Amino acid sequence: MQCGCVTPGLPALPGSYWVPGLAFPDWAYKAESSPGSRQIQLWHFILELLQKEEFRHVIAWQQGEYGEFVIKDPDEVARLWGRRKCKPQMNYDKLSRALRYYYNKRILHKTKGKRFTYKFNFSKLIFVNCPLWDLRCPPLLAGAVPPSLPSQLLQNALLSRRALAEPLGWHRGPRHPLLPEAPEKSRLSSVSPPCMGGSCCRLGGPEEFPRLAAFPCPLLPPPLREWAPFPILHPPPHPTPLLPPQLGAPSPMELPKSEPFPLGPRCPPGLLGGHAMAGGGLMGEHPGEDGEEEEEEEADEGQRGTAMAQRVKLQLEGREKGSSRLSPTSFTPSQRAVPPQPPGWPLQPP
DNA sequence: CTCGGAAAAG
DNA sequence: CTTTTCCGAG
Repeated sequence: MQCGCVTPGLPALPGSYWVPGLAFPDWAYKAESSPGSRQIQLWHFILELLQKEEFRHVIAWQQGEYGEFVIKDPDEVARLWGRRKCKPQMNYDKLSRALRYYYNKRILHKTKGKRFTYKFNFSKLIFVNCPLWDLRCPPLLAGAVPPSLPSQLLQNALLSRRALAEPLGWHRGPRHPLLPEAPEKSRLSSVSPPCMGGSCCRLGGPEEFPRLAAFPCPLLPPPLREWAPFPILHPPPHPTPLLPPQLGAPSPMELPKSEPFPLGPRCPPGLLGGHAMAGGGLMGEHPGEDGEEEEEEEADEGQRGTAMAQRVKLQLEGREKGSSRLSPTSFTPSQRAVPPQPPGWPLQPP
């Protein structure tokens, strides 16, 4: 809007929330602490691109790894980004620098050995975007989710959200518990208050869900056993539109230090993929323009998760700096089944 | 290519 | 604060 640099075919946000073809709710774009409306962030943009089929030749999810994507055409991605930000001089060198800044923030990390390949740390993103302190997010939609977003994540998300929902009121102060601490160099971006006017928060009425949804707001906590088997989502009629469901990918995880996916239950094959939507909708059919598609979904959930909730709470309160290193929000790609008894939380007790 | 430091911009 | 820009180093 301001600079007119946007061009058709480019994912640009129309205003405030919903993006054509995009499955992220507005809160996803509002991201972290943004008092006002902030400019789109690079990782959001990347996500947008990943979401659209039109850009598949430029950037796409890498199969086999959760959240891993490959920039097939660096120059093009840079061009698109430059366009979005009105920075004609943008190039991959610069864009990649920006991407590198995400390493410390733990939003992204590099897949070593693979060129132009990076991996999202969804757990982090989710937190960043969807402060679940009190909201309920709709289930996700396919497409926006990487090939195999752990379904468990979703489930967790659903529950956890609830579970965590009552904690203290976040104050305007940013940063909440649950986030691991980043290196001192750069702290995380902090969580912001729940989406206050967001579309995702609040669930109540039927017409609550505006449109959206793609990103779950998971929090992936502890392993849950009860619903381990994910009953919640039902398999959709078709596989995900953009991303093939695939799971089971072995993951080497090369995380040196504290990496994002420490542990977590995984979900069995079968459901996953992250599709939960019902509309069967596929998006991505447009030639390069926008259109308006909407997806709906309904999420349900929430019923169990009591004990857990407490735990979560505790965790919330208890975690702080002393504790540590692990982020409660991580999940491991490797496990696919949930153990009967969950190991403890990733956090350590005081 | 990839990694970060540094400085600067908005 | 995040990103842009520039840049030396591996």
